[in-house]
Amino acid sequence: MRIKRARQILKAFSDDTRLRIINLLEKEELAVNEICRTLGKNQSIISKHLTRLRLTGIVRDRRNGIKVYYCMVRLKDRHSNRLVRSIAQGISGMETFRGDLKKLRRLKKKR
Amino acid sequence: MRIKRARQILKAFSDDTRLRIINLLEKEELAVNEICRTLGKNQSIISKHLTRLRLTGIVRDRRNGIKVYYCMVRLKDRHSNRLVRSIAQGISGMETFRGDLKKLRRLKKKR
DNA sequence: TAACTATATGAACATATGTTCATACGCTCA
DNA sequence: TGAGCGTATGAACATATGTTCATATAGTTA
Repeated sequence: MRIKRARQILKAFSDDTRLRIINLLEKEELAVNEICRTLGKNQSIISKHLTRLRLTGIVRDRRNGIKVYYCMVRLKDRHSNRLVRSIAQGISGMETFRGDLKKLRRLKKKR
Repeated sequence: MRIKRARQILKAFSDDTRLRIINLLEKEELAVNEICRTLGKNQSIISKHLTRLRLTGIVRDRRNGIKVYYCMVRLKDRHSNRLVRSIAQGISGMETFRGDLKKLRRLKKKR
């Protein structure tokens, strides 16, 4: 891993919204739509953050009919993967993130 | 740990120069001066990055006569500390960082 | 005191980033 | 085909960030 790559990955995590998105995707694959509702943010900004995460290689997308689903990617480079994994672990267990997961479960039950 | 704190810590690491500074300070306490020479950057920018790291609580400074020495801080909050530790570990072993350590050793021998 | 070394900081600038609004695009179904 | 839903993206904007240059501050020594 080059230093540029490390910085790129760390920057990808350096934002509240992206951290919360990653927290959700750590659990399961989700449609853009579901992420918007869970975080209470408009579709535009969620989509842009997802695009950035995708370009950084942290998530990937999959279109299914009208919806686009995003999920975490297991990075090929061992160091990069370890970095991502340790950050994801490092932030888990924080209040905000547990709250988001709760809300996601509630929304899923409703439909 | 609050989400704001997590973002703050991650942002502190999201820069090449700061990553390289932290890599050096992981090994030992250093004067601003030594960091400048090792990284080949001017004093102003190194000082500013150090100030930022200090305000984030990741490093602390100690004045000894004319010089100011910086070193890593063990964060009190368990989650924060784990996050910092795992990032520091995650980036260790990268080429650029090993090169910096080599150069530091060379500079130290010279005096 | 003055001269010197080491460090911090203000001003200015270019660039990056996060956000909103509006709109384009892609797919499905009637 | 057209209507409607879900998603992506361009334009515009305010703010944050990284950098350089010049200067201020602080300690040391002659």
